Amino acid sequence: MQNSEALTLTAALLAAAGELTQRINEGVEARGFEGRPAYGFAFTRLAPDGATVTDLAVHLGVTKQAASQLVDELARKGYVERRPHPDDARARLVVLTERGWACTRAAEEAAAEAVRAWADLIGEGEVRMLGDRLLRIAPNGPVRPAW
Amino acid sequence: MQNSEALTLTAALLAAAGELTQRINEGVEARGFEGRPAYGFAFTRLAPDGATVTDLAVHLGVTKQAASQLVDELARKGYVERRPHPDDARARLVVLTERGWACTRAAEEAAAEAVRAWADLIGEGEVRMLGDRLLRIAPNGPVRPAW
DNA sequence: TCATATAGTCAAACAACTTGACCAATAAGG
DNA sequence: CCTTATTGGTCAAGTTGTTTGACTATATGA
Repeated sequence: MQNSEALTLTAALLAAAGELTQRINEGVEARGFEGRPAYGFAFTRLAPDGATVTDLAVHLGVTKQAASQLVDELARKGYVERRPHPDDARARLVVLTERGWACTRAAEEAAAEAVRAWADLIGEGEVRMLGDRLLRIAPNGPVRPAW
Repeated sequence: MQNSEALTLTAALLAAAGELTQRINEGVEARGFEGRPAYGFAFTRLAPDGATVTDLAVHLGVTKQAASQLVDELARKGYVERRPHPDDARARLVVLTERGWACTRAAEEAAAEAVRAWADLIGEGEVRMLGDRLLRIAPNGPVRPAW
């Protein structure tokens, strides 16, 4: 493989990821929720049973302070609640509210819609394969801003 | 396709893109250049004939003020030079210096190295196909931070 | 030639993140 | 059990990369 191809691949990855994230965010807002793209990825970690701030920080690839601030924001907007952790009195369990669940569903719908546009371009099977390969490459790496 | 699969795909895309960008940056630094990931993508637009600040802004998906600041930074570190534009007295052509070319080559090497690790995981053919599909999806969309 | 658009920069404001300091609850070792 | 180290979380301050707004200089077009 030529050297410059690798950079082209990276650029394509970033462009695709950026486009998708932006569309999801637009879709979520169109469904009546205000937010930023990070919300959706936070929600996937909070559902179904909640998570601690530290869990969230690892999932998002940021410091726990940053994760804590995000939770503040989500709580202020009514998407999540901090509850005492059943097993550990230091920790607090962050769980989705009813509105948080609704927003999660909206994000999933918006994502499905955006991906459907890709299926129209390269075919559903190809999209599925894309996802499969990507999952094998970066199984559960942190979901964080790309540069 | 199930709704939640689409969010999973997005997360995988982001994780993969993030990992790749980070590795490239580390590789570039290991080769003796200081910088941040955006540099490499700026370079791909500046090579081979240079570009204006506005071109760069479009390529990176940021405002031209942000692009201008990036160019300041790159110039201060000796990677690029601002030269008068041959055809338009308002514009200035940003071109790579010799050191800028060296850094570009380093970025390409680092990228090739990072992608090679992927080829070991899923096979070179699969990686090539991945790149092909992604290019069809997001042909020349802006390369910008993903969330 | 006069209005309008475009290329670029300066400056200030802002958003998301980090680093550092700290407290409370737990876990580990004698 | 005490003591010490570790872990979960927050508060506060600082940093970074970005945007918005204002402005100048050149180009374009009726």
